[in-house]
Amino acid sequence: MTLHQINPNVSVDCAIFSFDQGALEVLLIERHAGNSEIKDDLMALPGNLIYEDETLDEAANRVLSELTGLTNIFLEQVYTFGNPNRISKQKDLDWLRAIRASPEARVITVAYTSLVKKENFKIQPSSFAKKAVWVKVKDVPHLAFDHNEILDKALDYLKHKIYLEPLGYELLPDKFTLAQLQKLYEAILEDSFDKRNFRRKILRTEFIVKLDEKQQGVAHKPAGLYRFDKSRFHKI
Amino acid sequence: MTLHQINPNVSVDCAIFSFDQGALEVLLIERHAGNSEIKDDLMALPGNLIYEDETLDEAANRVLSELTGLTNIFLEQVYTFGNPNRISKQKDLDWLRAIRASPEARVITVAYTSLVKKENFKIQPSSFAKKAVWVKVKDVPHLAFDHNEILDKALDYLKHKIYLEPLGYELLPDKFTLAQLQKLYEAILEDSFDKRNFRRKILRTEFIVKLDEKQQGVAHKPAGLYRFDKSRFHKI
DNA sequence: TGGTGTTCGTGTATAAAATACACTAAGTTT
DNA sequence: AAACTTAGTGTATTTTATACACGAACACCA
Repeated sequence: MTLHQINPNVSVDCAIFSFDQGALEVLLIERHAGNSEIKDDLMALPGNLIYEDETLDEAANRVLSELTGLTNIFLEQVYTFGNPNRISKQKDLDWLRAIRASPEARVITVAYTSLVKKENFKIQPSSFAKKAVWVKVKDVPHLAFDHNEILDKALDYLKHKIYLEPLGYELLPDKFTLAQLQKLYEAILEDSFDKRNFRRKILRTEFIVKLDEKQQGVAHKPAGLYRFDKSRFHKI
Repeated sequence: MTLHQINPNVSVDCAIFSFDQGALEVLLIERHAGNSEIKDDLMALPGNLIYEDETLDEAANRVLSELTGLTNIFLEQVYTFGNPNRISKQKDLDWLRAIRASPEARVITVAYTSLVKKENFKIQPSSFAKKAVWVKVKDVPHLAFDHNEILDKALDYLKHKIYLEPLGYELLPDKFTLAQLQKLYEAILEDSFDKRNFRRKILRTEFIVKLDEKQQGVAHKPAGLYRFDKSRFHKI
């Protein structure tokens, strides 16, 4: 393991989304300050300072991996937050004093986001993350630093992105029903749609192909299963 | 004049666009290193290190003002560039050694963009900008640092943004013809449109209102003049 | 002053996409 | 076998996109 020099002025934060039971979720960590006595009940987006010898994208991947165990995630940059007062809550200051070499440094943070199928990843918190948990976006509490603002920006980014490409590929299981897909769109866009029109529109893309298979074990008419065919994708 | 502490790790760069004679232009500076003997023929986007006590938005405004004289510009953040090797050309290294206290520092830069009517601003270069000039985007040469990449990203941002709001308001004179507006769209989107369809579509917005006035002094049928009515604007 | 050159301004037909709306079908449970 | 629950489908209407050609208005020049 090589030693890396830390850049005390620049961090990355990751807003990782997943979709479960019709609701959008985001990955948060409960931070803790090593062996110190800091009692800190704030949750946060996984994030940390960058190394001098890595790109921002690399930093985002490394930090996410170190704090949650998630690796090989395709992360996209969302926005950079640089208000000098973005670290001003007493709890945040106390926590930084406990864990950082330059706790008073002014830190600019670059926000990244990604979408994952949570069942494909085992969450393994390490470093200063006491644990990492999936939290429904609707239930996200008051977070550390300016992380609520960062989360909002990442959600805006998502809403925008779903117009450009079908995001379900990243968020749904390999086989899914059109009702699941519709719920995903409704969750991200915070809207609701007519079932017939949604199905017509989504099937027009030819990106979603029907399988010769049905849902099992549901107490009603089973829905047909579909899958994404990436090869048929072309920008909308 | 108060003294400000400089953050050696974070800079801002501004891609300021204007529109003239049917072509999109960008504001570039010819940098020079004070009294030093550095011969440097690279042009660059206006940009510099931030102060510790200002937000990124404030830094972008200050830097733009210091280097070009443009003030009170509404700047929007585009993207953040943080490749550790983004400063690797010999000319860039030489130039930084001549002007910076920590010329070897790894610098992350936050790109900003804006649109201006160039006739409303007098360009007054100062600081290390030898001069500031409008250059047609099609004619932009090889730039300092990774500024060509930054410019490309800003142009992408523009293309995207014109779908969300009618940008002509920022770029055209108060009174303009529909042909001018069409050329603006064509320049930004690098496409061309049917005149009748373009007019129908743009007038459907009710954001653009016809004046009881015509073009003067043209050697052909004079075009009617229009203006933007911001109050009628609603997101598309 | 009449002709030439140039850009302006307009309408219609067709195709594609968006929207609104309600009932039968296929399973499971009791 | 009846009740329950979600799946799956079609049509009519409006809106938007696209393709396409010619007379009108002005300046300029001979």
